[in-house]
Amino acid sequence: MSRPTTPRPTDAELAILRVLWDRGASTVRQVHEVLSRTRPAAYTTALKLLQIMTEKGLVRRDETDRTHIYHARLSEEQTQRQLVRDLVDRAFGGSASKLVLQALATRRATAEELGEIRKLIEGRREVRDERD
Amino acid sequence: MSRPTTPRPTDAELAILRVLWDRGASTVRQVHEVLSRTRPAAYTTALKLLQIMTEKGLVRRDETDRTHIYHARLSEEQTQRQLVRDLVDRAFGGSASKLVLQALATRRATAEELGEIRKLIEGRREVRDERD
DNA sequence: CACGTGCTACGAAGTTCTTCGTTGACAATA
DNA sequence: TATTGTCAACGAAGAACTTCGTAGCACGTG
Repeated sequence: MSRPTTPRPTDAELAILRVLWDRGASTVRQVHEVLSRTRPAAYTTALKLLQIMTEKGLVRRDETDRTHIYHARLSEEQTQRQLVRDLVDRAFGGSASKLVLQALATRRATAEELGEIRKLIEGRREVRDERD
Repeated sequence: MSRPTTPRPTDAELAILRVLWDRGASTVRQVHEVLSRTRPAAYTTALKLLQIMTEKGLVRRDETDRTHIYHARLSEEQTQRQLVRDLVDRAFGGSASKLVLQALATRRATAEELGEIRKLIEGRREVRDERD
């Protein structure tokens, strides 16, 4: 309850986090490099974002060298869980199962995915201890 | 593909949509009434939001009477699906099953909900035609 | 008819998000 | 050493979001 809570990452911030999760700790240049492949933007845009994210506590910064190195403070899974919980609260009245229902209704859910999900549920039957 | 696409509702907009889905078509006063129970705000705040949402196409407005009546343009399910899809894309690399996994990891997913979800999956086994 | 009430429209202010140019420090190199 | 390149830090601008005050219109009642 007293865990230092990080704000929900914005769209641009999430894009950066995805790079960090993918590549692991990275420099601004590396992040910018990856990002600009999909969405051209100035180097300083990535820099500014990373600086703000540092203030917000979304990333940690290693300033040992002149070229700083950033890494995500929360794991991909932790963040995903946070986002899902947030969406469940804001749009599904707190019902996780309703969210799952809509996830299944999405075309994105391929046949294979359905299979995966089935397995998840099965294996989950009795398991009941996750930390945040 | 050419369906007039509505923007993703913001947090405040989503709160209003939830009221409209709940109550059905409503006046500004009614929306404000419900909203202010949880989050006190001026009447004109709700009004302005509704006006903007009308411009964005998130709601429709019946101006027949002096007191306008608003209703959500997209159903709760359509919107939820859109939001889920959006989140899957932005945070889960397009994998709906990963989202479901995290949904299950949430404390919000109670034992009963797990049961419900199980049923959903079962019933879903072969079913494969949903519209948007 | 005058007045109070309820409603929409409008504008504006404060905040957050996103983007980028400029500056100054430091470093590598010619 | 002078020049060129790389980097973080700022500041600022513009867009989107959220909130609210004020104005003006319509309606009912005394």
